[in-house]
Amino acid sequence: MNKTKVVFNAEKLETSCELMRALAHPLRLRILEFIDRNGTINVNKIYHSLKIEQSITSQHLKIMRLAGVIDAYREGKFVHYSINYDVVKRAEIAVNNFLAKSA
Amino acid sequence: MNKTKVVFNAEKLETSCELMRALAHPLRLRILEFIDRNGTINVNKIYHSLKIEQSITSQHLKIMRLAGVIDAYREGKFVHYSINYDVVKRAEIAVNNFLAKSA
DNA sequence: TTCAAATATTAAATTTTTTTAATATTTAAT
DNA sequence: ATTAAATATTAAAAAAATTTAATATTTGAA
Repeated sequence: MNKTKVVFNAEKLETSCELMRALAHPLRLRILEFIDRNGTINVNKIYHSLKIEQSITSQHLKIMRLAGVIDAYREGKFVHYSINYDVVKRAEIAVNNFLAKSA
Repeated sequence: MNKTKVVFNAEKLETSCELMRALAHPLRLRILEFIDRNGTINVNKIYHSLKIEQSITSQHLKIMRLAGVIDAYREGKFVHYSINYDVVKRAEIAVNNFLAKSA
């Protein structure tokens, strides 16, 4: 019931959209939550714990990595993933841009 | 670099996901922004201003209405849409749940 | 070096989402 | 009553996302 008068240029909109899309999938949210819970964790632990296919896990991790939502680094045979909270923060801000001071 | 220890149950995750999906589309974001800008507006104005098909507009409006992101009321031949900021707020909180105090 | 474990990539199959295009509904005016 | 404007619904077509299943890459260990 309260106007926002958001200034939301095309670029920002694109970025917001891409970020949200990278998050808006049930499996990805589960993976993300799991990583969040564990701080830093490797792919094996992720897909064993969540009981999802290795390949699927890898593919979803890639989508989120490309969106910048998670970071990865290799240590020997293992690749460790962690959340890039700065970028998740940006997703939040994107949504926030639609918000009134109300509610 | 900062753990969150979010408590994020399955239900919340489902809800968050659905909300984000309802937002994560370029056209829907454009429509949403336009409604936000105008406070309350009818379908005609939306699709004429944004130069999108009437049918497409209607369908995207429906998706957002079902997700609760926007509200509608009819006044004669016109249907007026407005943003449900409370629900958008919930989308923001959903994303926020992944956030550390960092950043 | 060969082998196996961990992860990534790929292509095809499947599923879901989106668009197109046509038709239906609702309401106000004639 | 008919008609026209505003919006919604629907079904089929098209496009995009996801899964499956197989293969490739990387690395450490035997």
